[in-house]
Amino acid sequence: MSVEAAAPTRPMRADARRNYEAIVRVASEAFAEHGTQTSLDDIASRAGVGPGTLYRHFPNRDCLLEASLVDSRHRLLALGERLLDADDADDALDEWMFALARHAGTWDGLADSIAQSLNNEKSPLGASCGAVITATRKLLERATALGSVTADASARELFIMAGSLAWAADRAARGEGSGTGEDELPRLLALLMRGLR
Amino acid sequence: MSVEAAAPTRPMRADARRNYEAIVRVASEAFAEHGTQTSLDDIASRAGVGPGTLYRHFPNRDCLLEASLVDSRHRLLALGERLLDADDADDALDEWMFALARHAGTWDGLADSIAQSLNNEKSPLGASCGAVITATRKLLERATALGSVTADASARELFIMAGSLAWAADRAARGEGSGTGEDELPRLLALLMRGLR
DNA sequence: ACCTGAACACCGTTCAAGT
DNA sequence: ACCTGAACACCGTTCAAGT
Repeated sequence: MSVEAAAPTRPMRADARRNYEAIVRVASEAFAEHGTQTSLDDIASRAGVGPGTLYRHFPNRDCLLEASLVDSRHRLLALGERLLDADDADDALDEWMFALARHAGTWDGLADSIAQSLNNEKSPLGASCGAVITATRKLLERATALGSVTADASARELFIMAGSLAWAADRAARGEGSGTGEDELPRLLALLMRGLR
Repeated sequence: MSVEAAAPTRPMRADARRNYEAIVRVASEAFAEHGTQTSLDDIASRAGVGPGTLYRHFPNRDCLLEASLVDSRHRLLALGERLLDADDADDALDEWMFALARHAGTWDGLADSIAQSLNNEKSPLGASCGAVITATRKLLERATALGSVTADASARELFIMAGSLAWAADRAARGEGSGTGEDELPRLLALLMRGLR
């Protein structure tokens, strides 16, 4: 199917693998702490490697984001599989959209990074979203077949809207009053799903 | 009302005013071309001033964004006044939300800059949003009194959601297929308003 | 009072030199 | 094959020196 030959990827050298994993681990912490725009230089030094090593493994920021998200996306897709077997297709779609928004809201700025990457042919982050959008389409079609979802919206739009809601909930939650901002994602999502039906 | 004494702002020196205006004019072009994260250094040189002059007039990026938006916001608020006199409070709210989203979508990244500034006490951009949120509240209350808007959402949330939709429409429009991405804002907004009712 | 531009700290990215 | 860290270009921000 693919044009490029399947690279006979030999196992990584032990020190290379050690560095790779250290970088991903540190990156996840840094993204969680300072958002997706945190300094790559800083990640490299915190991982105990030179900037060149980071760039050798991850040619750009999107590659590092992608690598740091594989586990989370794997869990997300597994949930999608399970939801396809759920009795209530409506509830399943709700739950999926919620999980999708949570995924996009993992780190500050992630929803933006993902949405930007969607239009970028070169980005591995954007490419990896394909499977997630496909899962969204299946769940959407099941709910549409039930007749409860009437508004026409594509799976790609739902995917973007999930990110948009994560974005909005994050912004709405901060500095609301004196207290800690509450989680508004469920309410905003309910608003959207009401509009779909 | 305000604690700080009203500064007896004397008129600007002619050359200072000339520079101020040149910077704002160039900034608007640059923001339109490269988004709100464009280089301030570049704006300064394009305006024919040193970086120090730009920072003297606009201590940070938000100040420059704010100055570049005053005209647009003035027009927006004028529309808000007119809509308060409209016959149909529902239509008025729709039209307001559309204008709000368009405003937030003026430049790439503006919705994000605005939302970030909302939680930042120091930002003049965030401060200036107060009047817009107040206008949103009045229009929302009018529509709520009519009984058509049932979901409870605060004016602040609607303000953020307008930005969120501008964000989503912008991301959804790009690179959709081969053709030029179409404007999805009206549809996404209709979805939200349906959910509110 | 205002402007200028050198200067500083920082960041992304590359690459020649090492092992 | 992989790593290192110096090096480059760039950007935001400050400030001493000018007018």
